[in-house]
Amino acid sequence: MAKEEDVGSALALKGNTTSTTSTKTADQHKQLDGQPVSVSKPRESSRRRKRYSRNPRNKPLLFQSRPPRVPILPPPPPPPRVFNQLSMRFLFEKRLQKSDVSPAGRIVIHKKDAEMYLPALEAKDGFWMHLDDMDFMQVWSIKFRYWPNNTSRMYVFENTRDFIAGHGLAYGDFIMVFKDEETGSYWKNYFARARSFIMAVPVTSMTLLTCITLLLSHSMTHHQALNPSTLLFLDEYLSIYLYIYIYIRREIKKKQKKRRKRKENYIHVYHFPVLVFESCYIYGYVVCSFLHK
DNA sequence: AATCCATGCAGAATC
DNA sequence: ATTCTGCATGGATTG
Repeated sequence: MAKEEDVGSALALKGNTTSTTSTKTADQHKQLDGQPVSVSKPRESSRRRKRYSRNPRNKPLLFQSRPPRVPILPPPPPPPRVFNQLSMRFLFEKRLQKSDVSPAGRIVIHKKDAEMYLPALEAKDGFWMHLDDMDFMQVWSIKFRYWPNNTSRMYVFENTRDFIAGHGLAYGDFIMVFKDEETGSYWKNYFARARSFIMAVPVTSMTLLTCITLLLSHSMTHHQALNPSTLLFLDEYLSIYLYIYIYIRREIKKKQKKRRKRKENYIHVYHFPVLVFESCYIYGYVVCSFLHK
């Protein structure tokens, strides 16, 4: 088993959820890069493209003036709302890349997530969303739009600078989007939450074992299927839950894929290993409806 | 091979 | 000169 760290170090993190997000040291970023926590393997940000001038053959033969710029002027947001945590449904998360936290103030949303969980866009200009912050009494006005890209689309959140700065987010942190299943409809019931990657760093076998024990014994999980939202709300006590959730999800997805190939019936309880570090596994179980979003 | 997406880049707008 | 905006590019990933 890997070296074990006391649970107290993880617990100590919870008090720092706001203060630690604003500044990150070089060492913290170094740790971040070495962690296997991200849902999918992040692209190497170090790759550089050769500088070159654009191919003049791409330019139109006739002069075409660009359409006039449309300034980003968000409509006034509604006041922050009190929301019921239990009716929140986790939609998707994005691990922030360097370009996502750059001064450009836009976050690329993965196409699959955008098309599955956000309203369909008729026009590329999209529309303004008012995302209630789940941790602060704040509403963020973010424009959800797309850019034509070859024959496809690239979805982006624009005007995210305040959100990024407000949460002190940096490369490797996460933005999560939720939807309130009970109230409102269309774009009026989306919520956002930011999480700093720094929370995930000190996860060790003992802290993770404690977390899973707590999770499985938690009153909410006795009668309901474990679902991501539940985990995310528990994370107010221990922010490591989010990352357990990521591990669990990865593991289950892998198994589902294998089962589909073998055309087996859907199984209702999984036993799965949660990979902590290379040499350390912890076992737990989860009900399959966990994945039903 | 096709698609995705991180980010580079040019031109327009603004300071 | 700097910032903003929309799109293009090409390495990484997926089928």
